[in-house]
Amino acid sequence: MDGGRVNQKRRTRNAIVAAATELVRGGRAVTMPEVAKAAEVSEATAYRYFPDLASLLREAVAGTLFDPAEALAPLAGSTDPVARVAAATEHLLRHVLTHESAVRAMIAATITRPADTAGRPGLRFGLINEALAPPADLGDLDAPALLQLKRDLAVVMSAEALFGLTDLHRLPPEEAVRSIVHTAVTLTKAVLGERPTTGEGHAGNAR
Amino acid sequence: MDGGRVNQKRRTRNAIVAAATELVRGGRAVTMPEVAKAAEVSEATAYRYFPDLASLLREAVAGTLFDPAEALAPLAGSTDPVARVAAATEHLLRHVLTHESAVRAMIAATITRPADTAGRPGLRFGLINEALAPPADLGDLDAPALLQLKRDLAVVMSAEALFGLTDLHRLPPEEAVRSIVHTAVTLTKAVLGERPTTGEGHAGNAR
DNA sequence: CTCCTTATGAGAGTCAACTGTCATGAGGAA
DNA sequence: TTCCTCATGACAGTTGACTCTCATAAGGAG
Repeated sequence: MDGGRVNQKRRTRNAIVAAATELVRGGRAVTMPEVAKAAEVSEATAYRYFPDLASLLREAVAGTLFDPAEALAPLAGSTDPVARVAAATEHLLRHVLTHESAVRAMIAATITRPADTAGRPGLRFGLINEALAPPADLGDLDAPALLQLKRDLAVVMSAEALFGLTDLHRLPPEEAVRSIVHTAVTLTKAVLGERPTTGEGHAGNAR
Repeated sequence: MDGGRVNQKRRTRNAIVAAATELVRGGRAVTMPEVAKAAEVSEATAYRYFPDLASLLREAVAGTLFDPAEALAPLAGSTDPVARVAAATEHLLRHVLTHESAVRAMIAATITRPADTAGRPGLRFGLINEALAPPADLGDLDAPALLQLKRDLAVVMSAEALFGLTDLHRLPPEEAVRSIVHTAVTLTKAVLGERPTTGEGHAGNAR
């Protein structure tokens, strides 16, 4: 597995990931042939390092990833779960927006093969857990209720939710982000027993 | 457009849709070549009637579709928005579950080309509107709040949400459906000003 | 029963995701 | 420096989504 020629392999791998990252950053559609060409590697080799496009994209996007804790740094001191969830949601959605084409490609490559989807969730889970972890004051919320809240948020804090609003409902990106943040806030408040905001936007820390 | 040879065209079209429906019902992966073969039509002809696989699948799935009103028939008299939303959500999710492979194919074919996604939402919108329409007693909910609720639900009442929980969170289908119905209920209650259920399942009309 | 429109079929072509084979040459060990 | 292994490249192949072209024949109009 890691016997000889380690350096060579690491170099090759890095070149592939770097090329993919580059293309992803460019926002253009990313394909294996393109990545291989950009990395000056044969397509076959690319497939030797990554079983499929999705796993390559996953790693490339993960590279430009933020650390959940770091993402919530501005609210490090805040114990308000609602504010934390709002921030985490917005952060996640904007991250998706900046890597839109790559994320779409990942979903496309993943949706038809639910089997090997392992690994993809990381981002989502990390953020949700971070938002509802330690500093946050969850009151007397019991375990099952917390688990349910996390599932509620998992559905809402997602690229799929974002694309659903922009593609199907034809909402402009900003509007979609606002709407989803609002939804996440509503859910969090509801579970924590507070009264939801009825009309306009939420707390208002948006950007 | 509809000049000559109308019968022939209708027959051909029907054959294609019928074949697609048949395959969809079979639950297997549906491809253009397969549909064409099953319909005893050339692939080229299939593409003449449907610009892409997605639109064909859309129509095939729509064929086995339920009428929103009919879906909520059991609750025709009920004015409780929460119960109506719960029923609509469960109905939608089970429908997706029975056409899983076709729905996955539609999403895959649609996600990378947000441009021509027109037409797909129908189902979702119809159900949401039906659940929150006339018979339902929404209290003094104002227009903007209602619009937001619909967007909240649009994110939750979706195939994407379902697959997110089953694929990424690895929840068994039944559990995922239960969770999403719960989320939809929580949102509805929250917006209507009620207190959410904390721990276990919802009303209990599941199944 | 003609004749002309036009729906179809057949087939080639493109592109991308993969898979597999085989020969070569670069790295590392001795 | 030599030698052997194994990463890599070059290629061929498969499948599915589409696109295009061209010849044929089925339908309907007269």
